[in-house]
Amino acid sequence: MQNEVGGEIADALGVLLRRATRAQLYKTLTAGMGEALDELTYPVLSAVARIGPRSAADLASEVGLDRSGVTRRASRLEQAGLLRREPDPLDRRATLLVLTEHGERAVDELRRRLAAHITASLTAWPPDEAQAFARGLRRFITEGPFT
Amino acid sequence: MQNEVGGEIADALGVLLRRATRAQLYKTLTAGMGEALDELTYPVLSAVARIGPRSAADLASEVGLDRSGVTRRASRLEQAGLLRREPDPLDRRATLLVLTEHGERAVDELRRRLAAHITASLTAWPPDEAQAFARGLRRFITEGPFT
DNA sequence: ACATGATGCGTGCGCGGCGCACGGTAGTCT
DNA sequence: AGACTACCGTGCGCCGCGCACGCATCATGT
Repeated sequence: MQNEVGGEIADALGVLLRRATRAQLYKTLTAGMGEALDELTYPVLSAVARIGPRSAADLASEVGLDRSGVTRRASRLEQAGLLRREPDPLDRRATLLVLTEHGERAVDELRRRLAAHITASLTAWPPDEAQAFARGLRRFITEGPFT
Repeated sequence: MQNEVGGEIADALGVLLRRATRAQLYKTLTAGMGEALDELTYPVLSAVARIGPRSAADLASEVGLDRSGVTRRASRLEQAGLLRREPDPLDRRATLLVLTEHGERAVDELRRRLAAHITASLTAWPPDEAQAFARGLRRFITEGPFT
């Protein structure tokens, strides 16, 4: 029955969501990268790196948060020199959040560490199966239940 | 390069984790199932349903939380009649968290709704691809980076 | 038997992040 | 020009979390 696939995904996602929010992993992975970069601020930084400079309001929907939350997280990143606020040339009310040079290096480095950490646990997987999983995951993001 | 697979998974997981924590979905899915069952308490209930009666301490590692957090969430579920505390016959210090009849029905119903919601967004997927994704996800849980 | 340390639970406390609402500023439209 | 809308940042109250404490129970050694 096709519906049971949805049930399996629901169960697995439930476990995954809970386990992945344990802050310990970020604690170790961000060693020596400054205090501002943690499991709360990284999604903001990563989103800017992924979709480019945006306003806090636009990022809010992206990271599933209120505008105020994005603003505060961005302020911490700004104070650490990873992010800078830049007035939108098209709309002087808006302020765009832009990665600094330092921020780009930081997000690259942390992404590399995350990738290495994930890859290390996938050594037993056949490469084509791992790629199929990654492809399925990406598709699940774009056209799955969380759009 | 194999490492890029890890990077893709890292990115997709980052997005997924952020989007899935939006409480709106649970708000709609738990309609008419009582106030106690929400995105905070369901992981506890689901874990008990999955691995059977356990102490709060054991569940803590399962849901990635402190023992006190599990205790509080369990108290809400207990007050709603979905869960009951039962003295461990082997160790009278410990109290096991056990699903009530009502709790079993609730977790079944919510799981069914979640599965239906996920399945509905997978209609465009070829069935074998969806099954492969579910299988990969389960494997990713058991032997992935979050063990 | 009994004292002692270890382990279990539940709870009070302080911290911190979140959403909401407000004021201030800048666009927009008539 | 003036009214109306849209956007940002911030103060406020709420709530969940982890930590640490007290109490109860088990395990162990004398």
